Amino acid sequence: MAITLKDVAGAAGVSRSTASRALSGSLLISPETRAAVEEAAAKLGYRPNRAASTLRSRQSHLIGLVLNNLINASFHTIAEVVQRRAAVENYQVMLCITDADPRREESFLRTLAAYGVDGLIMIGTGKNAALTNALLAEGIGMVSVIRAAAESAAPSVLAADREGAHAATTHLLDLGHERIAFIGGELTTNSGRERFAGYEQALREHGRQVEQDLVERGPFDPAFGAEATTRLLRQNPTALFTANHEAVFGALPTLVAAGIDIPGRLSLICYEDIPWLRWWQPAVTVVDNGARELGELAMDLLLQQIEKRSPGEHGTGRSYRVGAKLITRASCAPPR
Amino acid sequence: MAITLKDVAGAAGVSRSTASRALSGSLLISPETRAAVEEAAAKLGYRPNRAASTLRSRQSHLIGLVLNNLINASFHTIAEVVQRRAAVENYQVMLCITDADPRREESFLRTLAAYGVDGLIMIGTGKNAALTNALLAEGIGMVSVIRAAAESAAPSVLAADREGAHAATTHLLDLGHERIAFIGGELTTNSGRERFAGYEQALREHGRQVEQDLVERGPFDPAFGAEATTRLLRQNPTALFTANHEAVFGALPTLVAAGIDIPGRLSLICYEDIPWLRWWQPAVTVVDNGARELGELAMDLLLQQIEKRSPGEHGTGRSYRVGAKLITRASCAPPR
DNA sequence: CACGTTCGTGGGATCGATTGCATAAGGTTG
DNA sequence: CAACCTTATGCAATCGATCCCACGAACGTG
Repeated sequence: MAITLKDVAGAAGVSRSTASRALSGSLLISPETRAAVEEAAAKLGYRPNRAASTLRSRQSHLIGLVLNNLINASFHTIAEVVQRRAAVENYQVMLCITDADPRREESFLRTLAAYGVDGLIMIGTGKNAALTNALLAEGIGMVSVIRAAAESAAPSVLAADREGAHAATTHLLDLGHERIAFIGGELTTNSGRERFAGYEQALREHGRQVEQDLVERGPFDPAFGAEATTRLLRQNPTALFTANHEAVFGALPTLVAAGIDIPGRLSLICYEDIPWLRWWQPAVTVVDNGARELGELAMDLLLQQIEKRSPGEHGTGRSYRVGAKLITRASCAPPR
Repeated sequence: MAITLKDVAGAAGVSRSTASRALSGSLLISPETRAAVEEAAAKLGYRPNRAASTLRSRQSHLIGLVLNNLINASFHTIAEVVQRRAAVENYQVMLCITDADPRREESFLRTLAAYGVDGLIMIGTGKNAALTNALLAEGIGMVSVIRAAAESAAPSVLAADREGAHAATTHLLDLGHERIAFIGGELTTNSGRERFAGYEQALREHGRQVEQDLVERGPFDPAFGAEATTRLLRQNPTALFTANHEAVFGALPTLVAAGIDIPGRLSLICYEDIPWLRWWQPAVTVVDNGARELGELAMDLLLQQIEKRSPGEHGTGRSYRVGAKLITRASCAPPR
């Protein structure tokens, strides 16, 4: 039915082997033969059959992308970056959405292996370390992003949550704030723990301690953000640092409804640089966790593994950090 | 290296053909043999080689998803829905981001065909109709979403932009508004044209006409939204309908900065139900373009094509509309 | 000029699962 | 019991690209 390499070879008057070599850019081909084959391929509209190529060469030029969802801004940003970079490097991306369910994740991992992916980028649950290590041993490249299981042998690219929270808190302290309220995630989550640690550390470095009345921790959920903000406002903070991304959706409207002047009465910093916060009135100072760079670096590491570009440079199991950046806008000022 | 069907067959004491049939659920297999093969496969940790299977059977169980980007809420919502549905049906999704560039789109289409995708879902540029029709003719399933080229033979699933804008405008008119400002996209875009048509039609049905001073059209971009809002406020509208999604990011902060009471002095409706608008203060009435349903319906149609579930029911080239829903919240009230 | 070397090409096996055809075993029926 | 059908299984070809091996030609070089 479709045009195969055999047809191209026939049209160019060469053997299949020669045609294959001509199209794959082998050096052992005379320029004239190559030109003839390329012309024939173009004229016939030849499209190589990836399944056949994968079967024989054991290279699929596919990479798997495993993540929780695409609604979260960090996740879809990473997905975009990964896909774009993959396309440039002539790889295709198989998208897998796990909802952070280890069983779904396991199923995807097996399927991806069945498709012969050359590598995979995982925002993983950390619950399938045995399987991921087995896949690594089979020669499948792998990079963990944002979350990394200690038992995993894959290199990881992590966000600098602690540093980001530290920078935000320090910024507020340097402005002279003493009562800095904090809304974060539960300590059972990685980011919840790390961001709180950064907050705490910054306070300690300024000779202060965490006041429990100024700290709210809860689910990643706007409703919690609204309640937490209401409670915190009673403690008369001069600054608020919302380190729980989803809670921001609840916190901001609550501040507006309460008629709080920002930054006059309250300075505000949020985590994650999403478009809304830039366009809010006043524009909100944020900590950018560097989703784009996380994606870029992950792809760099993966391509290095797959194509063995610089085998020794990045050891297996190494852990990289992408710096968080404080983006100062109009929502912070010295306390009155 | 890896475990192949041959190994499974050997372990179960049957031939490769039998093993294949047992695992693929053929009926011509005795229950005992099937059990033996399945046990052997499980014990050995057999993982079928999809490349080999695709090559021989011409079924890849892959579908391509071609879209502009993942930042836009409608797009990443559709991507999520499509992937989830695909996973349930045992298909994998290859993600392709085009930035609405026809050349990139063409390249992806060829690549997807090379991988032997069973079907594809396109939020397309409309500039590659010849190629997409050729792929359709080759037996690749296809559904256009949101945008459909007239020359394309693929069925399409479109958003009801006109109806959505009509519903929003009618809602404002029914509340008694007479000066309803409109911010939309350029008339060269499909959604820009359709939404304006809905606005115009609703006005006409209420015996009114479009007043050019109350209409702003421009790029999908927050900066434009801010300028447009500033200009429109000088016309003393009692309601504002922002039908240009990206412009909303600029329009809302401008309203806040101007100290406009919503809905006291100005009623507000925005297009697209993104989380922020639900949590804004006051919660914003929106038109939901039904991204989830667009994705669901597209997958239904695609799977029907691929698996010929009900061959005649959905004719090729047919066009479906997903209804837009007005979600009323707190941002609209009768004019003073 | 005989011999080694390099370069370009072709032949044919191969990757692993599927599938049309052949066949054997068991069951039914006139 | 012979003829026939059904059911379960095996054999071997096949999908299309890749790549090892071998071969011939061209080209020095001692």
